[in-house]
Amino acid sequence: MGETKHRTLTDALKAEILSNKYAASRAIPSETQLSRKFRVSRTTVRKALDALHHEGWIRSVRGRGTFVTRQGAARKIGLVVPGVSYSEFFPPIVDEISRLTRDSGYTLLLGNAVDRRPEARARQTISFVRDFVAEGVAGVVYQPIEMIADAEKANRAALSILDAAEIPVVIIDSDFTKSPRRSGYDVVGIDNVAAGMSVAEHLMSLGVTKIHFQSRPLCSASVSDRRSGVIAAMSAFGAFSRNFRDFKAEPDDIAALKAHLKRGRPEAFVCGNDTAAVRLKISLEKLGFRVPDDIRLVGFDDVKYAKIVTPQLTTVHQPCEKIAEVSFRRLLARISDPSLQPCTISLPADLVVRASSGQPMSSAKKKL
Amino acid sequence: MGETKHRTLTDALKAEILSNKYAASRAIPSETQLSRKFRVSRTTVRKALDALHHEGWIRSVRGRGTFVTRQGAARKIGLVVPGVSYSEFFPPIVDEISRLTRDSGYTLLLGNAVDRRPEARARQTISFVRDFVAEGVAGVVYQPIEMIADAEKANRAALSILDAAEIPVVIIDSDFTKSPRRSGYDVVGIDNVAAGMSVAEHLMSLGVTKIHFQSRPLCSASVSDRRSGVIAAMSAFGAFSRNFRDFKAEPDDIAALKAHLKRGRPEAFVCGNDTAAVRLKISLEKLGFRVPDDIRLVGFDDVKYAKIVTPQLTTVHQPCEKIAEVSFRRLLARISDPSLQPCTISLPADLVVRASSGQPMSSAKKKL
DNA sequence: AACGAGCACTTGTCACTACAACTTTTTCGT
DNA sequence: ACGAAAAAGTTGTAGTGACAAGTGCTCGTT
Repeated sequence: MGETKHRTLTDALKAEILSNKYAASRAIPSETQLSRKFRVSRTTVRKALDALHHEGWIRSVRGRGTFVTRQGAARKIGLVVPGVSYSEFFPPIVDEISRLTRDSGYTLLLGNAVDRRPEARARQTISFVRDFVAEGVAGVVYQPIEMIADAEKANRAALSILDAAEIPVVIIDSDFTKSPRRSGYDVVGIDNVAAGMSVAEHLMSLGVTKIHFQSRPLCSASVSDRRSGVIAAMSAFGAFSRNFRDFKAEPDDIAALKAHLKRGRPEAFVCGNDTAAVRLKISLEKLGFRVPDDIRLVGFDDVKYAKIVTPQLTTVHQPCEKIAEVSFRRLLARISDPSLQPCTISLPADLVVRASSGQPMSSAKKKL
Repeated sequence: MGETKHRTLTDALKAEILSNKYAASRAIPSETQLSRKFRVSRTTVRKALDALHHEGWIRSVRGRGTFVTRQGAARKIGLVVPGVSYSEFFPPIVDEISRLTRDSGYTLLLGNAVDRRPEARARQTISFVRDFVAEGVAGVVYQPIEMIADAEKANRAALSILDAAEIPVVIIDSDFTKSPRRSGYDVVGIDNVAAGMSVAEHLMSLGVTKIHFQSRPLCSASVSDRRSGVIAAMSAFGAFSRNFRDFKAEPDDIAALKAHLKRGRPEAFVCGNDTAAVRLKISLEKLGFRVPDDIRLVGFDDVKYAKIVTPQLTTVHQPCEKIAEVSFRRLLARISDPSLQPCTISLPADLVVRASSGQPMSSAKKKL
């Protein structure tokens, strides 16, 4: 089997195309020229070109020649993330997208906005996107900017640059518009409303009724969806009105937490994500509350230290690798057919029950 | 261009494969046999077979022969719907799926459960699914059974038959498990939670605060999601506690409606779907209430008569053709790669504002 | 200067040949 | 009767040759 002549020729041509040897407007060497250059028959050249054609690298016009297609010319993919180290959500995504791009013969351009100040990250993102357009990427995987005042406007600004260049985009994690509005791009992530519902249903199944939701002042659309899910589930149980309350503050803000608890103590805190949950746990302990004995705690994302902290954190697993894989496949599909209907693709997110959500109420009451 | 020899040969072979002339276990005639039979050179035969190979109809083994693949052998798609005439949602779906299957060289087997009694439709569905397995379909588009007591169990029973035969399934409209649970199959539809939120936000933007949600006693998962969306949006406005109420009854049940209204009149009714909304309108008028002057009304689905009735019905558009198209594409993708990650694909559903949701409150109050 | 015929070049189709690599069946020696 | 070798089948690779069909340029005629 091994290396056949047409196989080596296909690979050689792919490599030449990848190295930008051929402009998209000019034809590549003709079949007879190739057959002379590589010392093979025209039959073999045609077989190699057929393979490239089927894989979408080239297209031929009788009488004129063979040309490199847009996909063939621009086998680069851009990935925009607001700081890889900023959340445990990103590293596995970057890894997986890197692997997939290489496997598909693409080159990955990473636009990693690293700056402590969110506003600076927004500016960086814009400049990354401009670079991507200049580099002629075939498509972009985009993680929206969050945690700034006018996040939607900033995201629109970045994405409109890609739109103008007719570059396909797939958004990962969560749309940058608050539900029920949509941005009009493909979005790949988990169903955050459903995730919120599972958490609330789990707590209520333990007999918990007083549930407070912690979120930071400028929270992302995904956190806001999780909150909606908690509310929807509590309402379905008729347990909403007096039992739900928002704690909208930084989880480290002990003064705010003290003030919040003075107005009524919840049986459980649901936090916008695991990072916040762990920080809130520390704040609670500083105020003398134990988790889960005094107050139960649940987060989202299932980051690594969720099962390292004591008590281990009940959370909702975020399938990062799957999100990366599905979003990349979707981007390839959209590159080859830009007329695809924009849609939201949500993957299963399983509830992971650990110690921080505590035991059923009856036994908990015995302890008191 | 017209008909070339290798083209006509590919088409002839496709037709022969479709007519089940070749068993999957036996090889099709060898290249030399085909070249004699069709009086063309082996080169031409190979070109035709190459095309069929690229389209996934056949696979060849050196020394043994060329075989029809599973996809090639079973180019049939099954479609299960619980009564085409039962909702305006189904006819465009059936039309679109028919068109797409034919365009892709598939034959459509329609499993249309028609019976007044929902339990009978469940039994019919099971028998359709058995037929599909016997016919060896390559995949099934499945609209879940609704409106019966143990709908989930019935759907599981039908789908487990397909699972046992390893036949890919795509569910359309909405999953048969109540959120946040998932069935584990691909689901293509709209985001019903978001749809509910848009409706509630629209009403609240008109100044409406008292919103009641009508749903039938055995409602589908989609209706229950829409309800969750309404609740979530109202809660976000802090307008939930005393202003939301469920009206869980048949929209024709005038006695129940009278009793419901006695306990407090809403400013607007949101109904589980348009059919229910139109029926509720008639009931309201029988009790002397005008729509939208006395009580506003909103539905879901944007069925044809939503803009024929007086007043025209405010609703959320259900993109049936798109749902059909996306689900069919997804099914094809899953047939060629069964290891794909199951996911929920939701399409944009736009709010269609018409007369039944009325004018902003200020002007409405002047009328009173 | 404008036009058209012809030419050189491109890809597309088709035929025939030869051999390699592999599998199944047959044959032949033991 | 059995087993190994040979034969006859299959697909895969590679080459040669010829012509058809389409494009673009040149050159000669008007």
